[in-house]
Amino acid sequence: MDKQRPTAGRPGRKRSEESRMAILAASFELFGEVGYAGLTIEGIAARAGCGKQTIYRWWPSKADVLLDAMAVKGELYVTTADHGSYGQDLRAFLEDTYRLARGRKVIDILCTLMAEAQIDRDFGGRFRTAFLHRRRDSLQTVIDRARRRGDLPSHPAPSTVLDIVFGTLWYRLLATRQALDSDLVDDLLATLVQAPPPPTTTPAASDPTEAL
Amino acid sequence: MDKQRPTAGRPGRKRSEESRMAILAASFELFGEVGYAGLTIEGIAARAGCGKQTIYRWWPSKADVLLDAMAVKGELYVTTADHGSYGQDLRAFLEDTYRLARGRKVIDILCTLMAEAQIDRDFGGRFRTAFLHRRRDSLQTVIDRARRRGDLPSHPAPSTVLDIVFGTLWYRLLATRQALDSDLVDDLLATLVQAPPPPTTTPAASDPTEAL
Amino acid sequence: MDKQRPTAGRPGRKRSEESRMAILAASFELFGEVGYAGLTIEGIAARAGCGKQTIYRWWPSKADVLLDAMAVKGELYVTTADHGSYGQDLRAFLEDTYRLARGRKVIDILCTLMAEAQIDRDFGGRFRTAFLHRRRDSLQTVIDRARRRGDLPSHPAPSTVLDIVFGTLWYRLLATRQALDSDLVDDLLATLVQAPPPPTTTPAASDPTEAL
Amino acid sequence: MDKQRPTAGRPGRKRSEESRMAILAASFELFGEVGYAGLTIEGIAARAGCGKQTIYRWWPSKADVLLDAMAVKGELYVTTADHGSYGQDLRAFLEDTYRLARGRKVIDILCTLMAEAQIDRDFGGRFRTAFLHRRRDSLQTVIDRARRRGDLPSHPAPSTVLDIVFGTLWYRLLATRQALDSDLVDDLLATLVQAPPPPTTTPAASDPTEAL
DNA sequence: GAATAAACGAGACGGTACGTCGGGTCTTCTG
DNA sequence: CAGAAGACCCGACGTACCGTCTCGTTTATTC
Repeated sequence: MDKQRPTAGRPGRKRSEESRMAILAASFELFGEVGYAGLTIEGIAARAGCGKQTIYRWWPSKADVLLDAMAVKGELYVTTADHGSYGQDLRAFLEDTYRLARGRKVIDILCTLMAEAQIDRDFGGRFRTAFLHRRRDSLQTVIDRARRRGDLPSHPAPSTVLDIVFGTLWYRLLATRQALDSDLVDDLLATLVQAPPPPTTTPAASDPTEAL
Repeated sequence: MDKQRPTAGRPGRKRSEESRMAILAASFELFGEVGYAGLTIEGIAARAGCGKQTIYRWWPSKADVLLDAMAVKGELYVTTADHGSYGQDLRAFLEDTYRLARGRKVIDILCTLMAEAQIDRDFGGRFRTAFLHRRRDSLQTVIDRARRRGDLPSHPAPSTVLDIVFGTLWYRLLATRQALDSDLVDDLLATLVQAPPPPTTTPAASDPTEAL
Repeated sequence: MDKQRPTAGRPGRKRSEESRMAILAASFELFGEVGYAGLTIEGIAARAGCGKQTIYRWWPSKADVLLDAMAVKGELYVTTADHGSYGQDLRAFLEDTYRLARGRKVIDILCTLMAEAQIDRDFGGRFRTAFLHRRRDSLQTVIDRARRRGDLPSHPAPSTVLDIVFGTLWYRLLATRQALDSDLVDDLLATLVQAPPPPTTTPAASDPTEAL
Repeated sequence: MDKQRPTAGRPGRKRSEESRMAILAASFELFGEVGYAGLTIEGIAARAGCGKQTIYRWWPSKADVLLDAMAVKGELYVTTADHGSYGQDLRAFLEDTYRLARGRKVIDILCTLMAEAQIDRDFGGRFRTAFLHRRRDSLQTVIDRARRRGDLPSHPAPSTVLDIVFGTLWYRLLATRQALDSDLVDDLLATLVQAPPPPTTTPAASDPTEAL
């Protein structure tokens, strides 16, 4: 995310929204063309037609530019509208997430950002705040509503639900590089909503040659 | 892993095993001192007292050096001796794995390599072949023996066992950065061996601020 | 010589005159300390306290840096004032040249640049334009004035005069490494102007161990 | 020149004349293809199909290899037969020299070796001994014969004759890169012999418009 | 004829410098 | 006065050769 510094009533030229969008678009395009390792601040500035300083002024690293680009693409957010029951809310959440990650490039960027979060601890913190926690909060909203409604299963525990859902998703993305498909959605729903859980609803891998 | 090029009966000086070990040791030490981002080929060469070319000759990237260093440290391999029953074999496997990853530095390197595998696709392939598949094959050996013995539970399916075991481990390492402890071993055993599984044995996350 | 690219009304930071002088001074000093073969761009940059790129940006080779350093030292130019007669003009020119080359380091650099001009053809062109032609034109000015005055001997031909004067100088510098002394000036004047013949010439005995 | 170490009655394998010739030929060819700056010991070894050590064993530098290659080409030597008079001896010497330097590649190598002699003092010594002194001694032989004969002009002094002859030749080769032509031979003879004029040419009434 | 000795092609070694790339900072000019 | 242009210092990159040091092999000489 960019720095969003307050601009109210300050003297001087306003931040150029045009430059900002050009930078985010350039970083998104360049990622697809040269990959994350080949992505450079210099390259983004050249493609965006701006000076390097304009990037350094607003973002701390190329990973943050990319994270911001994802947000602007409107690809990161999932609705949490009320669909009447826990099961349907959860299905809607999973399908939204599945839709989010259906694009190859978006998946690649997500994996890359998660990877960069391992390597750059400072970015890791910003990534968790700006993305991971938001996603987790969305699911928490669904669970809270279910609890108020009274249709939340007694187990697994809420925190375990969070771990299962996101753990399975990330494992597929990072280690097996399998797509998130509707079979997975069904399996997860069967495990998390029904009681007793069906025996086959554990996080499933179909390609053993790709897994850890 | 390094290139292991065939050396049978060729003319010319032999590869120096001394240099190889110095390089692996240097990369391991330096990782601890300056982190992965601060790790450079130049730095490794300087610490190892060798020329840069000697590294470039045998390893394609600093990540491969680190991967090789892990292997040489003897930290990567887990025994699959027969302990009499599926339950005991599985417990031994999990405890070996837990012991493998008990060191902060080893965990950091594993996370880093998994991260680098996302960013550098070529290294990703080598990482899967040289590490992930090997680990998976070890657990598959345990499962196969159980099937021959006749004490393999009818479910979850073998491939699902693999996903649960390694998925949970990696999720803890990458996302929550929790240590692998004996509670986790117990929970996994309860889920995978006993029937019916206790309701709380799903991959658990305790710190929501660290999870996905 | 450096690139002297036009800087009129462009945006961006100006070339740092401070860096330029530091680089020229460093190359001059280092030449004296480690010789031309030991002179490196890295060494110059380190001594000058600048980045290598700043050198590569403005000079194509270490020889060009050295050539520029000589020019800045103000060591390269010889006056061609009118002394009344061809003989006296020529004597003045030769004595100025002799004075130019009285310093050990300046001689060494000149020999080195002439040598490098043989080896690097592109530099050779620049060396001729920036130095040799300038010197040759100076002598041509003296000859032209003599012709207008009418006291130019009928032979040797003017072009041969140029060859003999500079040929002898360079031959001494390059091949015999003899200093340019007043005996040589006298002998050349006697040969080229003819009357009056040289006063008492005990001709300079060459050192046979050093000669061609 | 190569090291020519004594091989009399020693045990062990003899020096391979085949390798020696392959190395000299390779260095001569490569000089023409990539120039002196691009010439490397590794390149010569590869082209000659030999190991680098075989070159280092016998020659101290690439310049020495090239010098040896010239010698083997038989291009370096000039006869000093008696032609009856100083003028005719001198003309023969100059024309032989002119013939020596008629090949573009031979000239280039001579210039290069003279250049390298400036830069590498050790090679400079070997170059003087193996080439320059030999040439100078040849001309000295002519002068000594003239003195015995009594037809040596009173001036210029013998050492100045040497300086002028070789100086002019080298200056043309190194600085102006002009070919050595018969006009130069005539002009030098006229200047150095004076009276009587050379038998086969009328003394050059210089045409001042004749461009150098 | 075995042992010794030297030179051979091959190729890895520890190094040094190359010329380039990019990071992040610091002017200078333009809109 | 923000922003583009671009020079600055810095450091690592991956490469090219340097000159040296094994290797295993091929001659020659000596014992």
